[in-house]
Amino acid sequence: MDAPSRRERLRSATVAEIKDGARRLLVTGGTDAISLRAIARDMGMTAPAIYRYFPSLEALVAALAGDLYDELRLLLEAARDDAGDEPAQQLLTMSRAFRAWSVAHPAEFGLILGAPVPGRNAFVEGCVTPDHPGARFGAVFIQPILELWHRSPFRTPPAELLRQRLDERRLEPLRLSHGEVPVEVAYAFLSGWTRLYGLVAMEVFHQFDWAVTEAEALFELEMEMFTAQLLADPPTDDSPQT
Amino acid sequence: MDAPSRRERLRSATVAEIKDGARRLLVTGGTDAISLRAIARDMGMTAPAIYRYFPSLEALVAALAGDLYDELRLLLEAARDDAGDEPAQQLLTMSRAFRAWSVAHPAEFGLILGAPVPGRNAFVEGCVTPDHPGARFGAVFIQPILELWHRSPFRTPPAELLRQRLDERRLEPLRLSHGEVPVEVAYAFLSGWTRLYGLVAMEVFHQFDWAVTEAEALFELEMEMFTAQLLADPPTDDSPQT
DNA sequence: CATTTGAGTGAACGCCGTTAACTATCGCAA
DNA sequence: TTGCGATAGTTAACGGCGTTCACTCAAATG
Repeated sequence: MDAPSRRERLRSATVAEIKDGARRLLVTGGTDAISLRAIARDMGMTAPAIYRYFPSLEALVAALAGDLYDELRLLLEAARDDAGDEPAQQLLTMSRAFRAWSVAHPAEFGLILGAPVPGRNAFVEGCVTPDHPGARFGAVFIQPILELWHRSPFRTPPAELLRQRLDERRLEPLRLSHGEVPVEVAYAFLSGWTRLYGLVAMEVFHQFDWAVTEAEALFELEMEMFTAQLLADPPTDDSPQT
Repeated sequence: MDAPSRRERLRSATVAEIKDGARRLLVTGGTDAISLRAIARDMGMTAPAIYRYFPSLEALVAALAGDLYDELRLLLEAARDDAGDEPAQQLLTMSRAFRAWSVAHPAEFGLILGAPVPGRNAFVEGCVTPDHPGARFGAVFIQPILELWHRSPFRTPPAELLRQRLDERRLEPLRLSHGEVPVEVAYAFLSGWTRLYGLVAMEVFHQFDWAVTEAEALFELEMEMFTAQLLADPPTDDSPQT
């Protein structure tokens, strides 16, 4: 509403500086290298001053996590908007952008998409609302899948099986976030997002260094497979997958 | 060789007690609740005494991670041995056992299969040897896939594509651990393990609480899909997947 | 029995988050 | 313009942490 007063401008600049410092520490030393004293030291301040801006270290980390969620989401939206009108092409471009960001920012990935460290707990525990960061994030993927489904239904497990396994009650949170969505689209999202997450998380966490070099090759291969599946013939009554 | 002396018995008992305490703290308070002082307090000791058994907190956490890897691997091997002779049934049983353990032990899962916290770094950074814990772990899954492949080749992407994307150089670490393996088997393992990991990690890390309740239903559905794919008709020259 | 080894202690150093009491400055209203 | 309240910062302190060092004491060894 009102133009921000001088005080408010200074305040938000300080908040940004604190979060920048926190992120720098996150990147250089991992999640638990983030310390109020180190941030304050870098700013030429003392640690208790930060309590004027954040009620605790945990709250600061939660705010940082929220920013990172937004950063990643905006990046994916930009990738989608640059990818033309084909939903399948959009999904491919978004997936590549997701992997590229994650590989380039492993510490940030770990904070928002890894194990719930104390500090992301406060972030996750907020009750499941439509604007939960995870929901806003997922929406970026759901929309192109929905569009693709409307243009040309892709191959999925039989609808009866889906409706049995993913019944209304179990998909209620998703419905709360995104309204009614065909169960086939919900399944394609959950399955695809899980595969994408697994691929990227294993690479970022160095979880299959023992098996494969250049995880990007495996990533591209899996992308090809999943895209081919999405673009395959629409289902028929005797569709081959049980 | 020699029977363990009295000293050695006491020593290894103390080591075990320390690791037990560390695990208890891990379970109740997360990775960074593990503290030498708390462990020593629980044992009626003082913190510096632990340095007689571990050179640092990080080394203690690494040792604990190694134990957890073994525990999980032994669990999976037991599940496999209880699952009869059908490799596909073995894989299904092992996957369920993996999920069950992970859901029941989220903190342990996060330590060994999550983001490389300082303390798992020392664990991961050991050069990639055949007895790397991850390799020993992966082997448990590779063996049934290999057996299944020998009994009845399953459907995979065309071999030319696989050999192009997963060429010899890129699969060298896996070859070092497990000898020569058909590229189709390597792909099936990498793809399947990635999907399994993604499903379980997302559930354990509460990464899709916003979308779905009872993640087990989604897990079972995906297991059904993947198993169906493995048991589908063997590939033909005009196999439908690109 | 003497001695060496190993386990454990206590004090200390420098980190950390957090709280409390206090001070100085800035912006606004009388 | 003056005064006052809100705001941003300080210092000091508490308890907890990993780690090191000097030390003690019991146990195994010869």
